[in-house]
Amino acid sequence: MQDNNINFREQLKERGYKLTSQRQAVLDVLLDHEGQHLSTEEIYELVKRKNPDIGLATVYRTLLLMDSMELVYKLDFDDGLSRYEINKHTEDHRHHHLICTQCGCVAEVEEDLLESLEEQILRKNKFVVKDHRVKFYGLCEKCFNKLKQL
Amino acid sequence: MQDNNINFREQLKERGYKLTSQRQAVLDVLLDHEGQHLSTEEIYELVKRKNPDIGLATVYRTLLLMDSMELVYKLDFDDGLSRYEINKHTEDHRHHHLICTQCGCVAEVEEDLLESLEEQILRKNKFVVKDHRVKFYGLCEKCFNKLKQL
DNA sequence: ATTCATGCAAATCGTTTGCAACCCA
DNA sequence: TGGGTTGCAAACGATTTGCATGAAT
Repeated sequence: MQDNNINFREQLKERGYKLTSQRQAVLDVLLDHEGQHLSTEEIYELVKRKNPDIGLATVYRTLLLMDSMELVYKLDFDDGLSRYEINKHTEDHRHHHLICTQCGCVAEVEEDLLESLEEQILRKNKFVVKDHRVKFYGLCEKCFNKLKQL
Repeated sequence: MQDNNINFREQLKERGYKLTSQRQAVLDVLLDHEGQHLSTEEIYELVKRKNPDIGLATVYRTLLLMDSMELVYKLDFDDGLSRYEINKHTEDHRHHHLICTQCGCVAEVEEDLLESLEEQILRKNKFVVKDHRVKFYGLCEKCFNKLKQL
């Protein structure tokens, strides 16, 4: 976490940007809620607890900036909201999402068996894959059992 | 295509809906542009050529209806627009998209090697996968070559 | 001191909705 | 005939933007 802060300040400087208390506050919230998929509004509400005077626009701008710096991942679970999570770029370890079409809950899968697919794509399509996003739609255990009973 | 029309009428009837000239017109446009990823606005413009009096709201409503009937696939290429293509539900043959982060062009991959992954997910996560969406981000051949020269 | 960042409110833009007129079954 | 459907315009909601003020280097 300390690491992450130092990186943040340096990465900002590299691009000619400044480290403000607002940007720090947004980063802190994201770090404190790792593994969650917070919407912009939720992040805004959380930041306001310690930083009541922050504006929603600033949160939007900060998240946009962090996305361009690949410091966060922007997620889309088809509910009309943009969601974010910190990107601990461990390069070789992606996770994908299981979205229940019944209750809307979202779980994560840690597997990543797409490397071989990416090689195939390079060969056949001459397309260099840098990243991928996978969403699985289906039924979580609860909803599956509930539907079975009917 | 004739098949598709008949199906459309029947599927609508099953749900208590009517086949209107507007709905037919939207379907026609989608059939005439198979393989393309038309945005709602683009579909609207195309439909207007033969059906100048149609309203944008009707196109939105029709697309929403067709999506719920699984007659179309809703696509999202992160450009802020909803895009659609007809869903020829051949069940066992999905395609995924290659999105160039440089020029924004979109190509398709026909492979589908995710079946084994889905089985693993069922076992480990107790999540029944019904569908999945995969997006690959990277560089198309043109952009890759262009960047190499720099 | 300079330059970037902020907060606020207004503007944008894709999409949805209320409603009276309309048309398919 | 009657209930779904349409077109229009207004409403919406998430996100962006203009601008004067404020803060970081």
